[in-house]
Amino acid sequence: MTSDPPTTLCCPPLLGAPLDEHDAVELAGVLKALADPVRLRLVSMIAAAPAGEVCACDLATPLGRSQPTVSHHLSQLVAAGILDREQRGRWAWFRVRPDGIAAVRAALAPACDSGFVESMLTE
Amino acid sequence: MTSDPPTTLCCPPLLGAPLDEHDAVELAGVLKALADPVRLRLVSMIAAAPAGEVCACDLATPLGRSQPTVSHHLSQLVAAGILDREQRGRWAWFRVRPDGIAAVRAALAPACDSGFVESMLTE
DNA sequence: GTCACATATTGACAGATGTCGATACATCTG
DNA sequence: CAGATGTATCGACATCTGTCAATATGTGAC
Repeated sequence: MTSDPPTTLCCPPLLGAPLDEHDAVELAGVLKALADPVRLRLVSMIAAAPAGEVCACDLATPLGRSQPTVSHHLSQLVAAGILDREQRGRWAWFRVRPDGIAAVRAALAPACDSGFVESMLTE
Repeated sequence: MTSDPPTTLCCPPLLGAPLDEHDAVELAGVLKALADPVRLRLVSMIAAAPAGEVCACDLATPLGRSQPTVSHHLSQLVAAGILDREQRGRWAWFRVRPDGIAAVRAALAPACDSGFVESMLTE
């Protein structure tokens, strides 16, 4: 579960048509990954970093959490397709996956503007 | 907790600047309210309804959950500012709050397009 | 190979969460 | 008023989740 292959992200339309059980579980999974203060701060710290990427070694201290805890949260974000992980020597670097958050926003879109996801991905 | 006054919604920018603890907790709260399959289906069912509103009495059966469970989830969605509740006689009607989901989308926006929230609220 | 160090995994635990049956509350009807 | 009915609350329970200390794994340096 920790190292799921970065699956293609789901984006069932939340508004406009009733979600079936399967789509609801899928979307809830991604939202669950975001619905934690520590993970939100991780994402925002990485997104705001100068080069768009951060070494895991720089994350635990400013968050005030233990190294295993941060590692655990990072794994969840990667599994949910929100972060990308790259091993460089003994350091692990993380960056925000461009299509990750966009897919969530698309799922939460006001019903009619589908197709804007592609524009997001090709930006 | 069940009947919080529909608070003004938060929308700290997730990308672009590191969230502080407070903003992260606030945003995580709204996301948590959405991060459940049953609640997502509730929102989508209400949003997709012909008149944009649904009686609570029509929700339990199609979801396959008990009446108390559905009532509990509806309360959470109202408390999070995602749904509006209106009592009509002995029936409770729910509709999706227009600024609710929009605020979440705004918080997840690609950093630079703030200010579009107002256009959403004044629509 | 051996050591140092960055990260992941394990085990354990407290607290939160989803669920339902039973029950209380509120509102309409007669 | 009493009865019926829609909804909320309560109590209980199993499961999930966030957390850390301890330990394992992996990687570069010597």
